[in-house]
Amino acid sequence: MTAQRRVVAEVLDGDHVHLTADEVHARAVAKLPEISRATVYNTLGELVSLGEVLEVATDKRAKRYDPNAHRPHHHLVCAQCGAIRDVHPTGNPLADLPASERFGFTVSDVEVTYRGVCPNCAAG
Amino acid sequence: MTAQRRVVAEVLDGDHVHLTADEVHARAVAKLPEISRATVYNTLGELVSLGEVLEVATDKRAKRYDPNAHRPHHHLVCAQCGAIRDVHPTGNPLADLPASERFGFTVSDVEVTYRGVCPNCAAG
DNA sequence: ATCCTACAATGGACATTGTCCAAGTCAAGT
DNA sequence: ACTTGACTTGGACAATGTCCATTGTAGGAT
Repeated sequence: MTAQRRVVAEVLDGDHVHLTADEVHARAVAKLPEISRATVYNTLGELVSLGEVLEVATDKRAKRYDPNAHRPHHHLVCAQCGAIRDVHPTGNPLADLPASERFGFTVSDVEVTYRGVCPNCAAG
Repeated sequence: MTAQRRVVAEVLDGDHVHLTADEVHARAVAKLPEISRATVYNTLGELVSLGEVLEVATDKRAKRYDPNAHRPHHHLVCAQCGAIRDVHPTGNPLADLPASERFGFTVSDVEVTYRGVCPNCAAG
């Protein structure tokens, strides 16, 4: 555990953050000015491999990193401002995919993204 | 409707294709060599605005364009080779998000991505 | 037929996001 | 002190996407 990795871990340690790699880098630089982009990418990649952090694709432009990897959850995204909330729908979407719709795949995971408009944007 | 736009529409006209913008461009060039990347991007953007084509984020590296916009469906993606199938799960995921999990959002849409391994990759 | 005008297409520059690599740094063990 | 190995660094590069000034074109007006 080096200073660089500790800083990246700290940045992701807030609750319910969903940052892009560049945002992580920006915040890391604030704490440790000489940290390089490559190190941030490397560290994020390792955290993902270790299962400590999830990559989510709610944003079509850049990967986001979700530190809340240990409790399954899905995402609710504001179509206007991009705000992201963790949500816990009832039911099990995996059970909703009948064998006839699996085309021989071994299905192991499901990712649900709800889209809408957040109260803030609706008010504005 | 210009020759360029017709070509882009033709490329997307196959069934169950999920191409990246660059793949669309490559196929368009095969039919109309002088078409430019910018035109392909512009035309795809217009088709998305018109609701004729959907952007899907199954791939974290590039947007994919799904011409099957008129019948709701979700996606099943092979984690190894990236193959994509359209699927139609039973149930209504929107109904599975209780009001207490909506945080005041006006939820209008839901996108479900199943991930697994396709028969081809499982065999290899 | 010619000209005008509006719009589309072009190509290239640029921006963003992500990956890779050679060299430098640092700490631990010998 | 030397060696070794892992980590970091900075920069080059690649992939994807956007922007803009210029060029081309189609249709209507004269």
